[in-house]
Amino acid sequence: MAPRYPVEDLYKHNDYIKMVQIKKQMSLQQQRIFDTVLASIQEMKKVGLIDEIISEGELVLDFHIFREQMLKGASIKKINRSELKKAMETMVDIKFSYQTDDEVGAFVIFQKARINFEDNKVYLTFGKDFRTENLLPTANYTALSLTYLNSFSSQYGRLLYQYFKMLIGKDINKPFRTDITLDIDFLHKLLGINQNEHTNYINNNSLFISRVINPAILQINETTDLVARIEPIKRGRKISHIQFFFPPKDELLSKQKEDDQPVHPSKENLLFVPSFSIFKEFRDWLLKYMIGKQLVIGPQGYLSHVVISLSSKGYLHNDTNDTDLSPDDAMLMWTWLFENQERIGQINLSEDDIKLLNLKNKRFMIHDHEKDMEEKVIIKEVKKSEANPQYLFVELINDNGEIRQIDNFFTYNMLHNVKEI
DNA sequence: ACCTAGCTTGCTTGAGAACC
DNA sequence: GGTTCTCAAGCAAGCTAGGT
Repeated sequence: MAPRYPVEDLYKHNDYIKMVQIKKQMSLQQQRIFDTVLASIQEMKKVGLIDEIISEGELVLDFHIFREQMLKGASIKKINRSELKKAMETMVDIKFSYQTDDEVGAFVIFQKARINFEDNKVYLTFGKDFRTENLLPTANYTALSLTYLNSFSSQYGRLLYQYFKMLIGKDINKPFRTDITLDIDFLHKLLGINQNEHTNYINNNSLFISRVINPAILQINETTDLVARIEPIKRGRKISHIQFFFPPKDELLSKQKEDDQPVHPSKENLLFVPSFSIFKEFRDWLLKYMIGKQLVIGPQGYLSHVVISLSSKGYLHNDTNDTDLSPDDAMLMWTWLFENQERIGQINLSEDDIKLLNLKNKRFMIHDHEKDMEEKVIIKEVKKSEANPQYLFVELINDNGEIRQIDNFFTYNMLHNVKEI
């Protein structure tokens, strides 16, 4: 039996270089949209939609996933129709030209690209000559990180970063490797440098390093999760190899550890929001100071990861599905925001925190044993009981303004399931 | 000690991205 | 839609250190 890993490793590199040859001919925008396609494929694989991807030379992507990937790390926060149209145009503009001893030529990669808003799918028809296996195996191994990729302005930075990520593998906490020594010839191939187009870089290794490698490393350090550096290795007076080091940034690793635990907002992190008793003043204040900012996460009636922001036009905006709230929903949301002013600006709440906070201001009937009668109460305060985190500490207020504190009795489910009146 | 391949630096230009 | 900015790349003169 043939040794498995070295062979795969070789394919991996060969495929990568093939891919680079293609990418190198693209403009930055084309690279971005092409990577979006790859990232969408990966994401669909991750969520188990892979079987539907390819049919008869056509790639079918989920539009929501595609749009989500497009937005990752991009400066824009919202994608409108004209941008989607531009993306489709960019896609069919991607060409690959080649040159052999016998001939020169060019072909398109995508012959047709369209988004159907009825079935929410992106249909990409491959050009006749494009071999999809050049594209699709990549989805298996290259852990694309569009968040960082889209912030690159340098094409060499993009390419080198993707190569590092390929070597690191899926889990940045358990990198497969974080250094490698490459000879200059291989680097030329890796970055798509060739004799015809880049005579200077082929003939002058130092120029190649100072104009290609160094700026790329600089940008990787500036924008990504890696801290990269190089060590040129000389043979005689000529630089023959470059040693690369690319461990993950420390703060990223420690941040990852923190992420495992629920995040509790600290006072320092919260922005100051004065409290208002008049709705109009409240609304005016938000419109004056919070335009374009995130307002709340997981408000009542929404999933706990949904972030509501205030758009530049002053509309309430659901960042998760990227739509403005309908007038009816917006009305409800404004009311809710007014009643829950302390939630504004608290974006780093954990799911647990949100669930508890969303119980606040809930009205329900409670049976008063002393008076032996049903009474209407509103939840004013709710937090985990200090004695026993399974239970809650709850502060209730009735119509007469009487406050009652109940500790160690209610559970989250009890309060959640009780019928609102 | 001298020569020169390879390194370094500065200036320039065009393309295309970003900005207003 | 026009202007400004940035990136990639060319050209060339001067320098340096490894080779002879």
